[in-house]
Amino acid sequence: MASGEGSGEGGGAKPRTAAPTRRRASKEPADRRREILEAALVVFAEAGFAGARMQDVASRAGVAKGTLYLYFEDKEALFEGLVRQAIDPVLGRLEREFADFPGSTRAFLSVSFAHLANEAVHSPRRHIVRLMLGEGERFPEIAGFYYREVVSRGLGLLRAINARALERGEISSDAGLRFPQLLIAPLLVATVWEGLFQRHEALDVQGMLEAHAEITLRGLGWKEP
Amino acid sequence: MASGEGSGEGGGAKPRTAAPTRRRASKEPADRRREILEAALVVFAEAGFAGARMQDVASRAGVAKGTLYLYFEDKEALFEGLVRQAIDPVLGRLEREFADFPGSTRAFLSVSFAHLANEAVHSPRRHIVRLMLGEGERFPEIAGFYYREVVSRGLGLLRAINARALERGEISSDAGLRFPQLLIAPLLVATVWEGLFQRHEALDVQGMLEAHAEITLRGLGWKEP
Amino acid sequence: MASGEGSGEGGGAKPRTAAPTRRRASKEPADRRREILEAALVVFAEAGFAGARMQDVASRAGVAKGTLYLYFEDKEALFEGLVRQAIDPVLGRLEREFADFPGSTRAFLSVSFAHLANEAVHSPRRHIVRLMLGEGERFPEIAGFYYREVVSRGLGLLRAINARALERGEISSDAGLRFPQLLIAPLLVATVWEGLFQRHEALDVQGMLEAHAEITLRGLGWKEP
Amino acid sequence: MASGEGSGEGGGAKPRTAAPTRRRASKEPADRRREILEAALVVFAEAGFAGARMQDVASRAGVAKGTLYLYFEDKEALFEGLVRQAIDPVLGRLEREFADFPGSTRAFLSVSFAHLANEAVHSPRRHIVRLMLGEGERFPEIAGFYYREVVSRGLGLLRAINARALERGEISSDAGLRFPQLLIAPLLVATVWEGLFQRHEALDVQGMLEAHAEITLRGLGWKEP
DNA sequence: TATGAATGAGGCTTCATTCAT
DNA sequence: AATGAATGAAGCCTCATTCAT
Repeated sequence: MASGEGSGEGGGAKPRTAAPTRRRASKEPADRRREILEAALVVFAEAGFAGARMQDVASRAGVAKGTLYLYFEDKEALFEGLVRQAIDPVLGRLEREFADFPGSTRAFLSVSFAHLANEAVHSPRRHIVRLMLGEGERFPEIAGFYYREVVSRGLGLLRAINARALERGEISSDAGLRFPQLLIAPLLVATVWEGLFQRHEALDVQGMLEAHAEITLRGLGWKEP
Repeated sequence: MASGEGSGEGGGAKPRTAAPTRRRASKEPADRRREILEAALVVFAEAGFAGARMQDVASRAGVAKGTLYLYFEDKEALFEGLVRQAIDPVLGRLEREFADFPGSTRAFLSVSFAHLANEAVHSPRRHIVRLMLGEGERFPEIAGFYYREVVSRGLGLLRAINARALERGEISSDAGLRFPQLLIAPLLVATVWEGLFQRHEALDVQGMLEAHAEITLRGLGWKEP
Repeated sequence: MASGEGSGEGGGAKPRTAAPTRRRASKEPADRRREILEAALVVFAEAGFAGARMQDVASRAGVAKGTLYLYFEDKEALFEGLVRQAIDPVLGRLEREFADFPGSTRAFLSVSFAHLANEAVHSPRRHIVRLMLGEGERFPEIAGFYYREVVSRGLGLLRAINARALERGEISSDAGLRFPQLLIAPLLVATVWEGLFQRHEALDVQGMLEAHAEITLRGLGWKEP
Repeated sequence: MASGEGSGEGGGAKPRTAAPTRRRASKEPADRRREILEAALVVFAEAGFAGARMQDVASRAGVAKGTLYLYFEDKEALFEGLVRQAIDPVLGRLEREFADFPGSTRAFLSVSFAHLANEAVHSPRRHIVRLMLGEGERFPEIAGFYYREVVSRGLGLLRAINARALERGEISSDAGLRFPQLLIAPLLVATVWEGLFQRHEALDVQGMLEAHAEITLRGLGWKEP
């Protein structure tokens, strides 16, 4: 229970002798900012928006509480910054890879899902998804941002995949084109399962996603090109 | 008042304070309890655990703050009571229906998904799912309870459905038996979509679940019996 | 920590089936009142005025919370009643015994101190003294009452004892006449020691009071009559 | 929006609240700590532990409520700090003086009692004694601390005084050696009297302690060396 | 730019008191 | 007369935010 952070009686101990800060390598502001966001990701993910304490973010980032406010207007701006910064990389790469991918749709999906399985279980970004699930409804602006930057782009990519596969005659059903959500739904399950039920029943994410690909491709009328 | 000392003489008397009252139409304790839980569901769903205020729960339930504590030890117990009471009905019905269902697996799934689509979008219980997603990791005990009462039973039912279909020769793949999570994954998406992205892009839940059933059955090697 | 009293979640358990009260032998109101005061003595002594809970007093007295208010205006009146009722007996007896006592002053003191030693350690009234010490300053009215009914009478008795002894030539100093407080001071120590330091160092109250009598009598110039 | 849900759109933003500020002349933490303890002594002495309000301590110390918690874990730690800091000085001085005292035991007692009479009536430390009497039983740890730091040392000093006096042949009885409590008992009375009964009957503390010394020395068989 | 002591609004919880039964 | 569910003021404590250094 004890916050571990607080003063615990001993303020008396001459804080005059302060000053020899831990880190200090004349760091770029941008680095500092990133460190804060990384710390915030962990803390917000662990405790949710309301439950997260600025002090904990600061401690984990190795800065003083006040420093946070030099980089972010307030707690909410920090949350927003958190979501903003953590979403770029994966999708961009997939979009580019898709444009250039020479092989079959099956092969592309196989590669993509392997990527994403890893994201869903190991990447710190997985917390972002859980944060959006838990807090998104209370932050419509951030939810909107997330929709634009991640969801709609992701679904767009999936639609493109389906469209090309249809065009090429690799699949015969347009169900995936109409409901691309069906394709990433299992990833949501995987992301959530880890935190909630892993201790009760382990989930073989890799295996599940392979099964998912298999079922879905066959279900969409896959025909080897 | 004088030197900041206070009363000194007769003031020693009245320590704490009194409390007037307004009475409400008498009601069964069980009703009262249910009202509180209903109010709590709304408030917790809106604000999350840490963000929810007991005062708001009380106001919405039409009782005084203190009354909550006559029915629940503390905020956490209220949250637990919330999850406990809201999970029973649906699953029990499906389990019973499955045991007695005379038609094909396809028909059963069709009926079940219609039920669940409704649950996922319109029932107040849908908030429970979102609460579990957002807060479950911080309440392992409640997550465990939810796993036992809902998740494992639900997956068990799905496994039974798959097993019977295989046995009957309706499907040929055991992928659904091994990863029943794949079958409900779209429901999770539907539940979450409503709160987060509905305003940006409407989702036809009914249509999506039909597409899901179609894809999945075909993908599992469905053969009309 | 758990108050043991509270509702603990379970209000739901049909309190309709209530009614079969524990005690119920059609008791006299005076008895009921006394029971409440006895319970209050214990509870107030244990927790102090502010720390004592009406609920605890009620439980210990075997009545409902509301019943307390049929016998006492409020918490403070209960406290006052407590002090009032618990002080009579001892002093009255000593005063009467003194008037009739045939033996020497030494003998009378010996008997009295034996009485008082018992009071100070075993009687429930000993708590009254501690309550007065701890809370008296905040309840000047009660302190005044206690002064009139106990302190001044007690000191009066001690003065009378000294006066008679001087008159009889049993002692030669009037110090005890001028400061009768000196005679009961050790009793205060004994009363307080029990609760605070007994576990650290046992105190032989009987022995201490005997030593006190011996020293004091000799110190006052005792001469066997 | 719809069915009494609440804000819905932009309201999700501002969760908690902000906080303006007024700054105080900067001060050493140790000073601040001492100020708080001084304020606490007054407030706790007036109201007892349960009755004291942290807000009152803060106001009297000239700081904000929250500041108290920078210096003390919680209310109990503040109480403990209070007792801890207020006990040192007097005893240490007496112990040293005793070791070096050239004169007779009678002379030493005379000096000591004069000191203590002052303490008992005028020093702010007198409140500590009353707090211990009233609340000590509920804080065994603090009572234990008080026993070790004050009571046992004080009694030890008194035993040493008696032992030396016996050895020197100044007194003949070992009663004071066996029950040193008898020697300070009147001080307890003096300390308590002030707060409770002074308004009803003034007590000449100085005179009483002189009488006490006289009686006791004679009672112990004093013989001018 | 960075710090962290200080602030004070606000949350959870307790409990004296009331009053319908 | 007795009950105990209900009330709501008030207390302890937390923590986002500020600002003097």
